[in-house]
Amino acid sequence: MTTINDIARLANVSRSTVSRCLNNNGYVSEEAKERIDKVIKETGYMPSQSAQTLRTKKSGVVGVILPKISTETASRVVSGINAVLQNNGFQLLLTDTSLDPAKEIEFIRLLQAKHVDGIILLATNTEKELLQAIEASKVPIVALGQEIPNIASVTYSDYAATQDMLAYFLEKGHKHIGYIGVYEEDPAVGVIRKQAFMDKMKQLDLVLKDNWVEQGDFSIESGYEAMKRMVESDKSNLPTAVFVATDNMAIGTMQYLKEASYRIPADIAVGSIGASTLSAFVEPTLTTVDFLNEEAGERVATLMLQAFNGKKNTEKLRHSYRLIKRDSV
Amino acid sequence: MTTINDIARLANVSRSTVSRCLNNNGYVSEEAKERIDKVIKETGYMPSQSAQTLRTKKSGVVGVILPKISTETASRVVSGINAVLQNNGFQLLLTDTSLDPAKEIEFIRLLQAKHVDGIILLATNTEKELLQAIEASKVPIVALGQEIPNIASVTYSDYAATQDMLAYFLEKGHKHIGYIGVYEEDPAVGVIRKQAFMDKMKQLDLVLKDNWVEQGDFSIESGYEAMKRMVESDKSNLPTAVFVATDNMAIGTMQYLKEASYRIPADIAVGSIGASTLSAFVEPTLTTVDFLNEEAGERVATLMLQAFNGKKNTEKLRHSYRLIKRDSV
DNA sequence: TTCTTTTGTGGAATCGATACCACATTTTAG
DNA sequence: CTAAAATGTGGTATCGATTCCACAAAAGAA
Repeated sequence: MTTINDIARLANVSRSTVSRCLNNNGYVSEEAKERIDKVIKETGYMPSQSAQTLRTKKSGVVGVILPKISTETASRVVSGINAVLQNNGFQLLLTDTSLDPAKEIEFIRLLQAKHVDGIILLATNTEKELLQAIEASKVPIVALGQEIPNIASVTYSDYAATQDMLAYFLEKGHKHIGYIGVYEEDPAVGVIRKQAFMDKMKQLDLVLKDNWVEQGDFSIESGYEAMKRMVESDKSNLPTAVFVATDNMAIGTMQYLKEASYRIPADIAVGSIGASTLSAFVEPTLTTVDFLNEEAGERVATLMLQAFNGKKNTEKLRHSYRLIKRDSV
Repeated sequence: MTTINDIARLANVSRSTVSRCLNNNGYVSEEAKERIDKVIKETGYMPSQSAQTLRTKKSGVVGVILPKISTETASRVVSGINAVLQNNGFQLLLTDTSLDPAKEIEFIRLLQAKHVDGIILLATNTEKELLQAIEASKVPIVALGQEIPNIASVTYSDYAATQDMLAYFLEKGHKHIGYIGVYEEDPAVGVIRKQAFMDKMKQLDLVLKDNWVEQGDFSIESGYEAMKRMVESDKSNLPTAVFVATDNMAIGTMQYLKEASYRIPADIAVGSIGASTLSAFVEPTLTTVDFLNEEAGERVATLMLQAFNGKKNTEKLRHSYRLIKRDSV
């Protein structure tokens, strides 16, 4: 590997001059500059990032902590983040926690040892240990999807979107509405969406039978099973619509309903959140909410850049959304 | 940030001893070890990766060059790669070329400046400049999806899979078969799949009208347009089946056919390659080939690990596949 | 007992960059 | 015409680790 010393020697200047030329700060004469540029071109020299990082404490790398790397949401978000950061000369270091909260903490520390300039966290919980690890971090951390005390974040409009969907159900004449959600360790998806649902139901004074509320684990199968449990618990007394917390579970829900010969939406309508590609192609097409993940990714990335520019902020941005009305409601 | 010097001072030993203890090589007494471990635990010290990298030339990071970060294939592959490498203590540095061949080359050089230990390349072409950049690389490079001279790779079974699909068409009684492919800069998808198709057609002595061959650009829309062109060019003389090079284009193809009131597969059957999630949910469900991307990712990652262990190999692995017979044929 | 060998430790060089400082030379100002 | 400011360059310390070498003390062998 050619180093800055080789360049200095070949161009007949000191290492300092090469460095000044590279970073164009300080004075460098035209002749020197030309000689150096020529040598650099010839040798294909690129400065060693690790040496630069060691010296300057800047690596040009941003760490991203994802709950699961191979989901549509993750890849959209990453794409948005990458679009912004790559343009600003940053690379992404991806880590996948496989939904293991302990790993979130581990990675926060590991990424710091790697001297990332910042961390973008797609958290799935807000446990105390996590908050401590964040607090202790030497590099800026921004969050996407969950609101976390003292740090800047972009969050989705879980509350508003859920209520909008309910309003839309009502508009379509539904008064008996069921709910399929996820576990409550996940504040955004598990807690807020459910809260929004419950609040709205109470506000509208609608009945909600106990067996109209079910829970899954994000997977298509779990949506299938949840709906099955709901139907089998009391066939004579079913809701005319079901709000499902995620697209995938909604697709499972629809699978079961079709198998059990319920017509969608005539017998039971289904609405959810996610706007997965799939949602546009299932039969019937799924009414859902687009959280504009890619845009949201761009937005956290922008927040990250702002943090780099010294702006100490703990801004909490709520990202917009779009209700996509299709055939399932 | 606490450094190795702080640890040395607090534990009352020299920096060398701490280092030896950390890497457990050389002699360290039990007492010293205990004191050091205690101090490390208390301070939460982690060695600076950039200093280590600078000194040892090993970064624990593997670069991945992707044509496009937010595709289902990419995320499956990355997930497979990550599963293997993360377990072996490596992190992934992702780059997205946005299908720009110049960026592939740029990233190969950039990643080296970042001192990645190796590069996994999902190439979209095999142009001379790219091969030169690979040749010039100081770190091991392995490829996925394209066969590249002198380097180890995992490639998909494009040829065999295409011919298998044709055989299946025949089995179902189709003799008039059309083809929708992509541009030929892409050796794997553009050239080999087409070659396999043409070879088999010739071998079976089947007629192939000029207007039965069309081209798209991987997108759903381009599949729609390609099929439209085929149909409109000569409605009275259409194939009874179409092989489409990718799932997405096949889905576009089916969209057009349905709009134009052709029944699938009764009037025209459709088969493709990709096994996207979508393919299982469209109406009718799409007959396709599963290239087992995640497994393939694990496999290149393993190849990468072997390269780290000094095994100089240029093995060319062909990954297996599965024909998924569904309703569109 | 004396001579090797093993065990344990610290000093110093090194990796490849940056940045501060000192110094020389040129340019500009008063 | 001299003082001050601007320009250009090299020397050297430094970032935080690893690693080789020298050396001392303890253990084992002769």
